[in-house]
Amino acid sequence: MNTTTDKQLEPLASPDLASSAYMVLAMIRDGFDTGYRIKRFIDRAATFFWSVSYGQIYPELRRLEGAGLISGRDVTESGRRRREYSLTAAGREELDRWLSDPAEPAMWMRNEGILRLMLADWEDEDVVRKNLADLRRVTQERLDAVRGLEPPRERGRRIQELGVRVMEETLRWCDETEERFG
Amino acid sequence: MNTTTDKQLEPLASPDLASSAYMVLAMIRDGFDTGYRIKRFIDRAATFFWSVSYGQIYPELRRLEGAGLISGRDVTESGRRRREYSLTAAGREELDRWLSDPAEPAMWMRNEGILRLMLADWEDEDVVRKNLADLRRVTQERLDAVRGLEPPRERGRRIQELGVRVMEETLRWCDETEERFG
DNA sequence: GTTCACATGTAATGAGTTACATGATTCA
DNA sequence: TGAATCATGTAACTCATTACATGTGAAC
Repeated sequence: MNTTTDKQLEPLASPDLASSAYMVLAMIRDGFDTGYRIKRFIDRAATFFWSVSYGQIYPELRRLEGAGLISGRDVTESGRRRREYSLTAAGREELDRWLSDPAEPAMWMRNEGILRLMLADWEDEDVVRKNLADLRRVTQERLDAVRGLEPPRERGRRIQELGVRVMEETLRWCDETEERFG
Repeated sequence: MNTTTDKQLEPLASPDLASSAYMVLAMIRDGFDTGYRIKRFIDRAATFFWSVSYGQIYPELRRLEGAGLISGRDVTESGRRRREYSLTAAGREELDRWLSDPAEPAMWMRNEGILRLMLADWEDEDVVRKNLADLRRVTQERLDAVRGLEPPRERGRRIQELGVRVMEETLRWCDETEERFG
């Protein structure tokens, strides 16, 4: 988004798939091979910049399979069924292409906690304090989730580090801001 | 979002209006009285945690007017027409109610820049460097936009401070991460 | 025996974007 | 005279959520 004019962004070089589809592709590449496992990983590791729901992920897996980018097979192990996917050559290619294409990265953030704080009447200390506490709590929960991971690769550790720092900074800000109401 | 179980969130205490509607209400309360002015302000001040498009804002203004929460009048000044809104008593009440209600603040972030970095193959230095540069650039642009503001109220300054710190932290992370590829 | 973790899926709905269309004024 | 700013608006679309539905196995 351009913040000073109405000029529109360049169109994406490849609007074929949504970015969530590429996320799924990469997760499968990395060994998170069922919908359940992908969601669990994203919820833990990417919670501060990405999210996904089952209502999105299962249809997406079927679509990607239909497009020949992944292939799935049903596995039944001790009574439990799951559908395991693996990346096809075409899927690998499409993922690599997207990762190196020149699209402007979309940053689409909605932090209702911060919004509420911005909209609140700061004369009303109770309201500010309450919303500050809510923002703090949710941020702390996510920080704990991210900290609880032990990412195997350098890549994962760097991303984890970014999340930890950003969320720690947010918590510090919450504490400082609350002190001013002391 | 609960990150370790599938437990669903508590339902919102008041699902009547979307949070963007409350944003609009508060902007009008604060004197940003046309769709254009609201968007411009949000693009500048809230860019790191909120965004809005005209396709959303103009229908929303009409809806809120229809619901009696704001009232609008056409103003023509030196040939240019605009529609100025003001908050009604009912609108003020609804806004205050929302700000003090006990809803879990939704944090719905999609930072495609970070996602790309997480998904990239870090053996491929060119791809990582390119995505790092993109993330850096977009973050820097937003930081500049936020820094360029001179918010009149303590409230605005605090929110600005949060944005500056979070984005500065992100930039530092980008630089450090890039250095490792030196 | 009940809760938690594992596991997959659909239908209805909604929020928000993108693309398009229009037009005046101001400033270089 | 052309670009930027001010200004409003709609239609088509897409992405993603929420709520619902179902079932197994393991642990307490």
